[in-house]
Amino acid sequence: MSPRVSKEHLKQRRADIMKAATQVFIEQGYEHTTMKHVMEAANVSRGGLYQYFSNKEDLFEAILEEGLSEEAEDTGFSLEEAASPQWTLLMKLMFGEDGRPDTNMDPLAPSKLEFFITGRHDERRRTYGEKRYEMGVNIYDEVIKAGQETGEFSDRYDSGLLARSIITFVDGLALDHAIQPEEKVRLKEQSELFVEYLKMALDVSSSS
Amino acid sequence: MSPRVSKEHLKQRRADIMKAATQVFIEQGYEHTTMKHVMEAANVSRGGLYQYFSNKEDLFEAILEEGLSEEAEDTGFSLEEAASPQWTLLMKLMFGEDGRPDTNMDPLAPSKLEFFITGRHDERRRTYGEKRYEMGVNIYDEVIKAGQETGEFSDRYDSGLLARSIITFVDGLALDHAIQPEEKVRLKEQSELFVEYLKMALDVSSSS
DNA sequence: CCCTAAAAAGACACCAGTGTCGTTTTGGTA
DNA sequence: TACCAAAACGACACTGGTGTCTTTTTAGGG
Repeated sequence: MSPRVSKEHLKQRRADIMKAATQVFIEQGYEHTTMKHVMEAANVSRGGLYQYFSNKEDLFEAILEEGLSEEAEDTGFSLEEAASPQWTLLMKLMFGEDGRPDTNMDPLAPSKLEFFITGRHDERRRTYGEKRYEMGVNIYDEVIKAGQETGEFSDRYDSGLLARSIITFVDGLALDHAIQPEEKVRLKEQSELFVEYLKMALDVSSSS
Repeated sequence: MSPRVSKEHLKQRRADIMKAATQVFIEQGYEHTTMKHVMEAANVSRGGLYQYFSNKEDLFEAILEEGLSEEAEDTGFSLEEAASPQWTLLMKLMFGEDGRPDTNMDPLAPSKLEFFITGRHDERRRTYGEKRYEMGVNIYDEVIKAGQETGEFSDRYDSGLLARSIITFVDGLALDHAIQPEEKVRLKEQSELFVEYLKMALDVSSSS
């Protein structure tokens, strides 16, 4: 009736496994990592690992969810700065806290792409992917819509369409960067150009 | 010393297998198709199949190469119409013969993405992917450069960077479309918007 | 019409990865 | 200190896919 170890300990172990697994996924990609790889990286036995995650998909989804909630925290934080212009918010959403293009990309991004592309024929995975896509669109959509309502942005273009364009661009960049070395893709320059584009589409004259 | 069947027959058989395989790859994706699937679709035995292709990777690359040379033919054809403005050429390159956005995508595109993403840690595959990326960049680069030289396009932006942006956009669209249903991605509208973007970047006032 | 070399067939051995299950260890509790 | 439920372990059986190898078939040349 009494648990043999504390809830804390379980949480911790689970977190440790996920951390180790994340590293493996980053290094090997989703398809090529095996539970054995994870076992070794996390210093846990087969049985031990399966106690926490029933398979690779389950494990990866846990990592995805974790990333999502972390992101949500950051975003929530950003959104509270209602004082700042929507443009600043938009830039922070796209490029992180410093709000301008750089060459950093989510190291797990390639594996995420793998996960959703190779799983596109699986009902569960597909639905999940669509849900995430929609969430992404919504976040950008809301910021753009807000800007358009205050008159900070032009409403010449549909906010949903612009939101989708941002996602497309980000996905395309992640994809190319997953395969090509950075200097061939020119991440930063491309991002800057895309920002130019957004400025045009939203009629933002903006400084810097 | 004399071959048992004609060269033609061999070519034909090989072509048949590739055609059947293409269909399987479209339906199942790269990672999930097995040689067995192909055997069944092509009505050929295990031994027979391996006579023509030494493994799945070999088979898929053959299909890729074939697609590339077909494309090259089309492109070559387009480029000969030197009379037409570079803008028209650019649109044809992006959207095919009719030169304007539609909802058609290469049905093999998702498998191609899979192939290169999951193979990104394999030396051979990576190199091959880079080569193809470069070819893609070059095609667009040349058209844009030509247009800039004749003064048809503004040379405000680097042609290589614009070429890369086009690839990024196309890749992003292919990726999203591989995972999302068409109506969520809004392929056509996004493409039209992107064309606006290009017009801005190249200073093309153009009719349509 | 037979002969033969190449093409097609499919049985086979092998491997890598999976998830389960019986056993052992562990640490809080009484 | 002894107990015991849960946690951790790792051997195991199973599966699905691969590439090879031997055998059978086939079609063109003599």
